[in-house]
Amino acid sequence: MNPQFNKGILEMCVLALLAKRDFYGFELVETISNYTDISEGTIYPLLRRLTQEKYVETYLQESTSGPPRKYYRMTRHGKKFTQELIQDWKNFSANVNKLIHLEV
Amino acid sequence: MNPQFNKGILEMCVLALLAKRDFYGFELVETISNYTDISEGTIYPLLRRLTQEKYVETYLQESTSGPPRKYYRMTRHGKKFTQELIQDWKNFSANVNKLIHLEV
DNA sequence: CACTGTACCTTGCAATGCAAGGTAGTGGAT
DNA sequence: ATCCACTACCTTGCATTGCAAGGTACAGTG
Repeated sequence: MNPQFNKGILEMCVLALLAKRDFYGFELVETISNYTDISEGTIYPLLRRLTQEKYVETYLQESTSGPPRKYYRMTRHGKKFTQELIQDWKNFSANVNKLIHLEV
Repeated sequence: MNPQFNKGILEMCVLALLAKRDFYGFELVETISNYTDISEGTIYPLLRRLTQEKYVETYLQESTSGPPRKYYRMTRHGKKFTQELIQDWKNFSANVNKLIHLEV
């Protein structure tokens, strides 16, 4: 897979999942990696940025299988942004597909 | 539109067009900009890279409406690469759409 | 002869992702 | 008891890509 495809789209993937329920960082990596490549070195800085931009907020929760998990919960602001981002993605990918199949 | 979406995908757009017929740089900008944002500052360095990687080769042609045009012609190597890239894009975008609509 | 449109190009910056590393907690195997 | 594997968090430095802003040059029009 072209690693450059991920650029900018991973943010949307993370937000799209967090719009459905709370996740902790490691869980996001595991879930997303079933669909596209992602590494921990990508997700943690991304989550920090999303927190700074107030799209999500965090809380800690104990775990029986390791250190405490940092969960991410989406804000109302984040939900709105996510919906716009997904709409942009749909438009974008539709346009790219048109361009690829263009008769020139 | 999220400008990050373009990352890596503009390369595929350029190659997909050049797989159909020869284009000159400025013409590529005009054509692609009907479907997604692109600037000249993006296309010329990209075309240089594609030339260095032997996906395309160039030839000059006089024009009656300005300076000579530099046309880009795809190599066999480039055609093969383009087909793979388009297949990768289809897989990638399908997976992203699955992820977005995932029930979690 | 200035102006507009065409067409080429470069430089410096910003954004994003990744590999490679590090830190800690839990529980099982030796 | 000690080591290992797994979970889970994190940071640093690098590479890639795109863009804005600028520059150069040719042709036709006023």
